[in-house]
Amino acid sequence: MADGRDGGGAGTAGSIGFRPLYQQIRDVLVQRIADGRLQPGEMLPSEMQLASELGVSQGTVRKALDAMTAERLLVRRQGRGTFVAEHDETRILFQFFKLVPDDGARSFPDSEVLSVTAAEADEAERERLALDDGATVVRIRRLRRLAGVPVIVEDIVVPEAMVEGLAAMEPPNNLYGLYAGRFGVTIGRAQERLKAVALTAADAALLGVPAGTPALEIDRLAIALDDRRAEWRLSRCLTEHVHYLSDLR
Amino acid sequence: MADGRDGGGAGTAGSIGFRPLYQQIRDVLVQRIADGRLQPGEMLPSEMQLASELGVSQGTVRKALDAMTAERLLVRRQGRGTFVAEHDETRILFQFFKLVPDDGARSFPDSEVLSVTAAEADEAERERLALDDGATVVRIRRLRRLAGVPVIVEDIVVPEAMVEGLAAMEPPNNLYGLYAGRFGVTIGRAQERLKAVALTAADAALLGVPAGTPALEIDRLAIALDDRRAEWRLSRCLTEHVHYLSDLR
DNA sequence: AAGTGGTCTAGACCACTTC
DNA sequence: AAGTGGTCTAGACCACTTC
Repeated sequence: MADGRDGGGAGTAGSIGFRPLYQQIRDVLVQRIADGRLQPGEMLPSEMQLASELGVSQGTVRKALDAMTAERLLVRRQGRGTFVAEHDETRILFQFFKLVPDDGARSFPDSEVLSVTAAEADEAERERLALDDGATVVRIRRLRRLAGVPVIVEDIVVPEAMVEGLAAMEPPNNLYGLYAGRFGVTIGRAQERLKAVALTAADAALLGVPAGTPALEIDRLAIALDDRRAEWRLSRCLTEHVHYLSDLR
Repeated sequence: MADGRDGGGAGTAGSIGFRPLYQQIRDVLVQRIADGRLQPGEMLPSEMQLASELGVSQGTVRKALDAMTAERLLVRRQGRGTFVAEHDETRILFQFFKLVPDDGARSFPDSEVLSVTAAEADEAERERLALDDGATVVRIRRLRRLAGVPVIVEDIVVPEAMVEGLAAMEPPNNLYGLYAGRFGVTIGRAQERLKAVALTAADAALLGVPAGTPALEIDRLAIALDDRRAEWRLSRCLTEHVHYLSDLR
């Protein structure tokens, strides 16, 4: 195995930093995705090839690949191969976008970008994104429509160091696809905090409802594969005809 | 294997209803939990014993047990054994109760039961719980406090046929524990739909805030292990100092 | 020391896709 | 026919808990 794990057999007795082989192999492969040696959509070597390359059995490789599939980092297709997961719209639609029409199929909202600015991070942004004093961020404000109806006002904050040049671009609808493809930052998970709030006059005007209308506030922190905090997003959503779907298992 | 699966080796080619052995074994064990032959907290036979009893290899048993552990139906403890998961407060706290104080540790809310009634299900209840015309339900209305502060008004509806005698009882705080222990109905998963709403005058009075205050409405359908719809719960939550936590992976 | 689950190996054969 | 992942077996040894 080329990437440096503690040598020897499976689990030397008494070793402090013991970590199962299959997890070490998972870490190696995650690192290859995180630093771009494995690109989204790329096919991995077969289980047998990986096993021989890494000096372990096929079963151990399989266990690592299964774990990464459960983490949604990989997609396995019987008879075809194992692929690095892509941040395509369908995947994001189901993994990260939980707003669903009360009746009807899920769909992806479009975005009208209202502003893109770069500035020094304020205290709340530094705290939430774990940034140093003086760090700069890119702020994107946009209005999102589902089936043509405005339902979401969204303020997005990204550390500028992570997305150099973003401030000068026209941000696409699918930002996570951009982060992965253009900046090598793959969002692996996110934490959302939900509250019910009364809309401010400004947000209400954008959404075409009276000020004070109840809205679902979604405070999302998106975490990259290397555990860096990659984006902070505050959305206010009208939920008269849509709901936030949460499956508890 | 005593519980009737399609015989023969692993995956007879061409058989229509093919289902992997380890999934068939999972199904057998889920059935034993669902009908009470395996009780919450009970220790399962060891992997080797199960393998010999069911006529498969230990690896296949392990795969079934691992799947059930991922489903949170079992708890495995190295060196001790494999146990049927319990609906204790800690487990429910993390699996089903997603409201968290903005600052501070998670805790379980207490409950003040406002009313318990039995009645014929109305149309909305029949629809949501998939009940026949004329079916009866038990309705529980309660006020829940976190750290002494009223934050949730909750309306709970349960098919009476599933919980005979509940209407005459004093419902405990932990209802899922009651369902499992007293009525043999184990909640395996739930689907929640969240909206932001304006509080009605009645709910607002209970919570001690002005009518129209924005609240987080949680519409939860709880599903039993045998896929029956076991409970419909509609909660209205004040989110000034708490939030709903949703981890997206 | 005995019993449990956890990891790892080696090998067989099946199911599915592509050529 | 060849290549991929999916399932299943049998056996070894490790890590942890209990007695």
